[in-house]
Amino acid sequence: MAVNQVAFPRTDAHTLADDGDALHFCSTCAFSQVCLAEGMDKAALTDLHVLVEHVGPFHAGEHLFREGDPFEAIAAVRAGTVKTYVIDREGREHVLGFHLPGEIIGLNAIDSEHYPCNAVALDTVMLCRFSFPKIAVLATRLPGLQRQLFRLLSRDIGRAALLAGDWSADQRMAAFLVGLSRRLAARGFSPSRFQLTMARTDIANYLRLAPETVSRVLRRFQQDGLLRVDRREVELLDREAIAALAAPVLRE
Amino acid sequence: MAVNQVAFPRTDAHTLADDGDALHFCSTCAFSQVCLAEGMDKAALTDLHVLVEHVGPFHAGEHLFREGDPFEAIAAVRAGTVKTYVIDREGREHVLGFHLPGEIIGLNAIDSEHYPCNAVALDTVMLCRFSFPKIAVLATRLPGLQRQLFRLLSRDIGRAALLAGDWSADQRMAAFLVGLSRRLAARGFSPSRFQLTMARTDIANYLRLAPETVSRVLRRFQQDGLLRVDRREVELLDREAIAALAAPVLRE
DNA sequence: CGAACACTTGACAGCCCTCAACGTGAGTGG
DNA sequence: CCACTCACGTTGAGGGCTGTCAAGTGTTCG
Repeated sequence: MAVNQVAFPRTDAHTLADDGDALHFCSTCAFSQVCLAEGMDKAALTDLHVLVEHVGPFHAGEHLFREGDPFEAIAAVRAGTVKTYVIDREGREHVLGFHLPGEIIGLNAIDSEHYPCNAVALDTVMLCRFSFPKIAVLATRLPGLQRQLFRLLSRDIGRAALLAGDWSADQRMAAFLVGLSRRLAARGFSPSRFQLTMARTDIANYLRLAPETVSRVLRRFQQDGLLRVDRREVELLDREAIAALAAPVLRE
Repeated sequence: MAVNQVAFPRTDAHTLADDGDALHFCSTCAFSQVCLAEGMDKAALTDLHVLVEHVGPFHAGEHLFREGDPFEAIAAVRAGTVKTYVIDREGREHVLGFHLPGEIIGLNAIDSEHYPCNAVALDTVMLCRFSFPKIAVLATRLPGLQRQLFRLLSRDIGRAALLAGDWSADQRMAAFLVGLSRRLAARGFSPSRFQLTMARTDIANYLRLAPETVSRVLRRFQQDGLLRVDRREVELLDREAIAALAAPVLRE
């Protein structure tokens, strides 16, 4: 692998934020807000930490779970990128989402008790796994935890509805880039320069476009000076303009 | 000119399932499963019933809440149909969903503490309202209730992802009709003959199609003998064929 | 009865998908 | 070190689905 060192000095950084330990959560984890809740019972908080099971590493292409597997745990991405997807009967792949460090996977499995999709590592992935039955029990004692779980679930409902609109290819791509940029920035990485961990085909299947369209839109964005793209490396040159394109999609 | 009464005897029935009382939930309500949980604490169950606030009726066109309103309660539809939607900055309406009796609205508001969308009654609507802070507290004492809330939230994530695919107009319309048919059937109404409570424009905005396309697809379905449609009245003649069209969308 | 609205129908165009070919880089084996 | 292979990505040509525009019909309501 060790390539691209010239144009873009490789930063494994953007695949791993700060790391937690036995007593502290990773600060970027979606669960970290639980720790900030006031009046948190020390003993209960320890219980939550004990519940965490660090798993991995998974290597690129390895599956974390597959559609139909019995659901037992949700997981926070600690490092790397996870792609969730389904395959329809015609063999077409539909990408449901990309999950960066600090984000939660498995929330859509709670209802059916089986994972409704596949999850695959796009690069080297580390997870913090939480047994769902156990965390649910704990949530009855920790209102702050229950509240956080409700919020995480509620947030995903709205997120899923965003890309459902009938937006143009340009708008979709812009929204994708802006979303990625912001999520990376929220975790301490550069919002203007980052590496795409997913293939063009993955982006296309996520945005419901043809791979060729993804290619063409990126080329046009580059011609218009909005960004610079070299293989998987992206530098956003005019975030204002890109955000303006994405605005209607993101409801801003 | 009171017409159509002949071809389709009017049934207000499909807007109201069985009605609950102070001690029993409506059997079709999404919360009814809570009652079936084993080992349910009688006193706690009563607490849940006390928490219910019957509100309404709302008349067609009346808003239940608007985008930005402070979020305080989720609600189960007891009678009628509710449309949730947002207006983008260009003035275009995006319909997020239609909610039939027994279904829950407001779950996507938990995260932001403000309703992220508008909700309007399409006909005469009755609601069972549950204060969210109160029901969350109660859920810490009723594991079955907490579990049901988690499941309802999780289910909506998957539901939102369904129509996000790049399906044809025929597939979208078929999936819409099949979904409506099944949801009505689950509540005791005819799965093959029902009344559309929403305008063509609403269906179009929900399916991300032009109203003209909705019209054309319905006409073609009728020509092909799949269904019979007369204004807002629909009779599904070949549910097999329609379901086959909808299958890839519904992942079957 | 008139007006507003919902819905339908037709003509046309545009966006994006499909199909096809080519270019490029990474890994492999000689 | 080089040729080969394969996956990924890019680029071009053409066509189909569906949106847009426009006009017409039917219904409801004042």
